[in-house]
Amino acid sequence: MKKLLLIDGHALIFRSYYAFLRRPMINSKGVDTSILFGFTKTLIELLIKERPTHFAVAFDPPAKTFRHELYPEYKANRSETPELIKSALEPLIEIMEAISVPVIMKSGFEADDVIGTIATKAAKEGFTVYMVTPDKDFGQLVNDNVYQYKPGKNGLENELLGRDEICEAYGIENPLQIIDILTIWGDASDNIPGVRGIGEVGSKKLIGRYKSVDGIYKSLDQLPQKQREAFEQALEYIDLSRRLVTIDVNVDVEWNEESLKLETPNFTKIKALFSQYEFTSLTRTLPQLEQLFLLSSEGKINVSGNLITQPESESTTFIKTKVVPVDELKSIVISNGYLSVKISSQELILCCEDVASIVNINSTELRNFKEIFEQSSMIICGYELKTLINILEPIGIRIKGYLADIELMHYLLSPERSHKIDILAGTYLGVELNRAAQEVPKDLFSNTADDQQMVREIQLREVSLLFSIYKILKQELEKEEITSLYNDIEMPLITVLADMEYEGIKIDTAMLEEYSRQLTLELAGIESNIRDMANEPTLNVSSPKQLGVLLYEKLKIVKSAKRTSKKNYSTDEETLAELIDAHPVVSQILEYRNIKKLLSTYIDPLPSIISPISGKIHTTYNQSLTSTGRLSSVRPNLQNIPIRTERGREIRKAFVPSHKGGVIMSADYSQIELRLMAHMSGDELFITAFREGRDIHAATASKIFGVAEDQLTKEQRNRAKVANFGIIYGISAFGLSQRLAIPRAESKKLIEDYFANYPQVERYMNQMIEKARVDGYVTTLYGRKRYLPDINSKNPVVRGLAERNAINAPIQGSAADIIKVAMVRIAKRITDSGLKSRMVLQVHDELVFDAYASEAEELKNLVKEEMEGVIKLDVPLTIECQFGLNWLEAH
DNA sequence: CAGGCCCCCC
DNA sequence: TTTAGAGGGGGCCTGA
Repeated sequence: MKKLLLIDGHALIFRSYYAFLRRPMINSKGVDTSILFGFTKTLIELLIKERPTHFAVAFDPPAKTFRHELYPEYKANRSETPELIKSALEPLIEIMEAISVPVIMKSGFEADDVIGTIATKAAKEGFTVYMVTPDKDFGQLVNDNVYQYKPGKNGLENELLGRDEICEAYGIENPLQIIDILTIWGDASDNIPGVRGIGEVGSKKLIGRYKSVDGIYKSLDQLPQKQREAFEQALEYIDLSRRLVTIDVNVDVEWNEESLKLETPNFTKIKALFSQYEFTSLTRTLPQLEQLFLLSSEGKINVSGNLITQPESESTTFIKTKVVPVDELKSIVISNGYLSVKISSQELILCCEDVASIVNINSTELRNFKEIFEQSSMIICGYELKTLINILEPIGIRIKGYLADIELMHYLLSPERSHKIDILAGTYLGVELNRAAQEVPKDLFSNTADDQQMVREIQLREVSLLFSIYKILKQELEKEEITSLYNDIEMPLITVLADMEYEGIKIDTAMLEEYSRQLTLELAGIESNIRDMANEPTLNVSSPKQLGVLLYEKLKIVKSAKRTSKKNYSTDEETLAELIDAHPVVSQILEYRNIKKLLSTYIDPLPSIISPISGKIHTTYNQSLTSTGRLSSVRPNLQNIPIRTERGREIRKAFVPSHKGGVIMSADYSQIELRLMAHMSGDELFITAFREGRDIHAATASKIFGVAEDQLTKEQRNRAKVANFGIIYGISAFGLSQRLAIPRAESKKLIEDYFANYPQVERYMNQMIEKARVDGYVTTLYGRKRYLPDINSKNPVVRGLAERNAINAPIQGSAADIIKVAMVRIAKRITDSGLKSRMVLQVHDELVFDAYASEAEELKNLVKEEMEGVIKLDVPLTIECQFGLNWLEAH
């Protein structure tokens, strides 16, 4: 069967552009590859899925003004094509050439006309035609062999639309009526000033009623006045608009079946390009594509055991790392002064220069390296060294050497990019490590000797590169003047965090189990209530999808339902809270959600994650993840244990001292981010308020509302508080009005009054944005950088986000720096003074200690001294410190 | 298994 | 493309 796949290139480019608008893909070279990736992914997926015999992609001609040339009366000034889209075109064509896809670009014709013509001709020749185009274009192709892919958010959904489906979707009888709908709604409506407001739904309704645009004009007197006026005004443009949206299926393109035939792609070239753009996930799909062509191209690609044995041009030759006995390695390590380490499941691969040893984690051999790890001049080079520390500590090895953690170093250089070894090897050494990885069969656990050998070689290759990468990163840190950020803060923190993870925190299991029983009962009651009210005995209350259908379709509790970004019904707390009076089931749903969250996220998982060895919970901190410099915590996340609500707060009672008679101590910075804002902006009023130890939100309220502090209402103080936080996050009138549930104008006034009283704050915010524009990044007090490439984006949404980041990152990041310094110093003081109390948790501005009562005073003084004394600011840094028998009491 | 959604923290 | 619109995180659940 002959199968033709046709793509409207510009439509697909735009779809890829929008799909990645919020989370663009930036590769390690800082290039935005969103469009390239989205486009290429769709191409490959379609090839694999549909296995077309023929294929073509059409693009509009490059000139952006071509429409004006084609249609003299065309006046619309469409928004300019984003730079990103323009710059994507050339590399795209290169990729398509590698895949051997014919590209058609015909001067004087739009891509959809070209495609429409080819589709029509192909259908006549007995082809089945699948098309990727905007759906509105397609009803016009009146042929049963033509199908269109239904566009999804991130690509193409499985559904294929034929003629009938299109009619159904538009509620029309004849697909040609689409032209009429588009005439008053589609892109061309840019050109019809009067009708723009009617929109797609309006045009569907009108066409449904009057059958055609002509029908509407014949019945103008039946229309409401506004619409009638719009149509009268639009009359002179209607003809042009119709021509613009009509697909011309008689374009003068040559129909040559042979030229559209799909050739064997140049896989070597594709791989090189994918590697260049860092499309690792796409590379993994290539073997499937190769299989497809294997059938038709004899012997060209030889697949055996999934490995491609076709010779590749090897750009870099490797010195093979030799595996040697540990003693041999040791002497080389000692004479070179460094040791590279790779941690894999149960073993360490230790390496220096061109030799390596493989040591089981539980073996005595590892202990042989004690003297090396504990030599203070030794450089220990590797990845995720915190894991290494956690392996070595239990067997009595304490690293004293220099920790050259490549992941962490690169994080400081570029917090938002990937720190994966293959990417770094490519960026800094020009070595294509991942090519080797591609050659590994998918199933890494397959047991053939060959596979194991291959895996081993990749690991050896990797570990042998670590030290070279380190040397480059070291220079880079020096160049960026953040060596001290690494040496004095992040590096010592590795050990501190490892110790905190290893120490863990004790959990009162019995208390949690009792609480679980109680809440589970309560939950079951609420669940059956909801099911009764809904009259749906099998309703899954945890399914937002089912809830949406229930609330908005069955109970119809509101006229127009709010939707999520994926166009589903929204059932989030905020939405439901507004509907609480609409139906009694709503409050029950909220109650259900509340309890379910506590049970499934905290209460039930916590006991199960207790280590059988220590009887405690050991979280894992990620030190190289957030873009601002904060830590994050996983398995479990101990940085989001509830505190605000009464029911949630109970959970904190389960966090208890690890020994009898002990206490939990919690120390948290008071208003650290606002203090930093005061300091960094240098705003005198702000600084004075903090120096005088005033209630900062009340002080703010007093200023912006012009009321004495003791005359303030609660509401006024709260508004000031929300405004203060808004300032830190990079405020917008819209956001503030939402937060405070006040009209936009009022929030705008609030912001104006705010800046009138704190002019330096406003100046600071503008300075940060300006710095980001000029330098491309902003920095914290300790020099940590955040790059903001989107700061000059033409897309106002994207740019706005970058601007808010420019304001927030220095503040949030400086706060993160400060507490990190405090942690390093506190850990040292605790060790030096021989205290038995331990620092166990960090929650961004709070430190939690598992303390001995006898040490409480000393610990408190020490912690206070270090936390408050980290840095001298124009405002005092103060902490609040409390003790308790559990974390709740201590807070 | 990933993506969508939701909600907990600072 | 037609929503969301204050910063930074993580985890559960559904539905394929």
